[in-house]
Amino acid sequence: MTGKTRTGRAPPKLRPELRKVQKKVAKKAGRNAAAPYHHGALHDALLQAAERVLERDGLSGLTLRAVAREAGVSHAAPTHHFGDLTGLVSELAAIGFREFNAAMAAASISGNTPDGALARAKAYVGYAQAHPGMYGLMFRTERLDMSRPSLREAANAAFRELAGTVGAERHEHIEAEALSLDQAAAIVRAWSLVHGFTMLLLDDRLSDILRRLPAGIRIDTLLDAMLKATIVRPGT
Amino acid sequence: MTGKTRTGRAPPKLRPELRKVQKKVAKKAGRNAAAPYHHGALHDALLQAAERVLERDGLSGLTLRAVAREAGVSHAAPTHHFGDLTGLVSELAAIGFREFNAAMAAASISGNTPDGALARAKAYVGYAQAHPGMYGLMFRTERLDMSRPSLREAANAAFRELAGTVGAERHEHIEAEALSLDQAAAIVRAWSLVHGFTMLLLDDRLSDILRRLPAGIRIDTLLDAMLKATIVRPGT
DNA sequence: ATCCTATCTTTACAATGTAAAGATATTGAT
DNA sequence: ATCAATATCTTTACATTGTAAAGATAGGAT
Repeated sequence: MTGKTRTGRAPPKLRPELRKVQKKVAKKAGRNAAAPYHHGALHDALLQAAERVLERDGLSGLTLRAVAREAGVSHAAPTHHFGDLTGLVSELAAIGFREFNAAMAAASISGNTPDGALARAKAYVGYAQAHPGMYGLMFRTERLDMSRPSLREAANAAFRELAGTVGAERHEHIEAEALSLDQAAAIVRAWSLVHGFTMLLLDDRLSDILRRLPAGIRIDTLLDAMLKATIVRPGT
Repeated sequence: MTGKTRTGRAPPKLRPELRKVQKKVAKKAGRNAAAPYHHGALHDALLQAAERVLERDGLSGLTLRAVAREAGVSHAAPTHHFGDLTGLVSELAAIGFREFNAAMAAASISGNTPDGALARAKAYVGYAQAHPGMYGLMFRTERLDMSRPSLREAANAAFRELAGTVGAERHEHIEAEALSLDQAAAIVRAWSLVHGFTMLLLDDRLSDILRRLPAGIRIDTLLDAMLKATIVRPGT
């Protein structure tokens, strides 16, 4: 048994009359200019702290209390800003989708050349490799509330970008509101391919395959080979 | 501080002399023929209970204590058989892979006809649709210990089946130990496609697309369209 | 100035994973 | 057959988490 010490965190309880005083003193002594009672911009600070915790300790380490600790506030502070853990996680996922959208937009500067789709697919996987915790979060529905406007909008924007890329590939404008079966199949095919590869990669399901390949072949080469055998060049 | 009552769960401690008696009485009264002290086949019973809990309450409901409750034993009983939650979850995932392998084998009776790959792809997604909790578990690495022999072997068998299917498609025998880049790309392409579709489906990322399709089109039709546009018929 | 509201902290507690110790059945050696 | 060793299961204990509720503090609006 761990025995006597229940904590180490919480000092033994004081008699009530003393507690008030003790607290006042603790306030004056412990809370300096560095930590005012009102943080001022805690909402954003918590989200930044959450992202750090997520990429450092993984999804299982992303707890309300860990985020509060990282931000240097009391463990219940996040509740006020996000309601519950789902709220915090959903807002963080929305940020992830926005970062992701920005990365995809940056990869689209090459225009709609034949290699444009290839470059975007690589950028897709590249974002997930650079932010594995974030990407996992964005697609782990059980912890998300997709009805949150910020998350829904950011995720929809990502989908529109994807649909647009596939549409350009097919030389047609894709009306996001009404899809033909052909269009939907093309979109889902592209999405499944890159998302599936990404998930297998993040869940460490590809390392066995890599080990069986000739030495020196990296994951990027494998992705490239997979994509080049997949993307159908129009015309020619 | 947690203050006086840390629990409400554990009744106030009795004086040691009384505890023994109290317990004996509880034993005689509470434990009938229905629940002998030694269960006898608890290992398997726990795994079956775990599968029920998983498919009923989802991954977040799959806790050691919930499984113990479902099996009608004390909350610490699973620890003896599986070490910790990761152990239980990993053994359950191994069962999932075996079920999955059996389903894939059943779908392979049609042989290596041109439609064989199509049928197997549908069986792949079909298993995940029928056992969404299980499929999620099998690919959620954070909760698994892939070094467990039972899990590793069951997962490897699934991979061999996949590699064999892709090899047959390419009219070549795939030596699982050494892969060419071309072979690996083909395998990863097929896997990414079906796994990606499955994950998007289970994470409810496809319902928006379905809603934008002409009325009456179901997910199976979309999958079929995606696969038919993907699988390259050899020869002809 | 005074109330009001938003922000943050403290306190409280049920649930979980897990460790350790106790209780009971099974097995194996003699 | 007995009995000690072992395996199986239960009880007890506790740190950690999410969350609710109440208290403390700050900033505005009137």
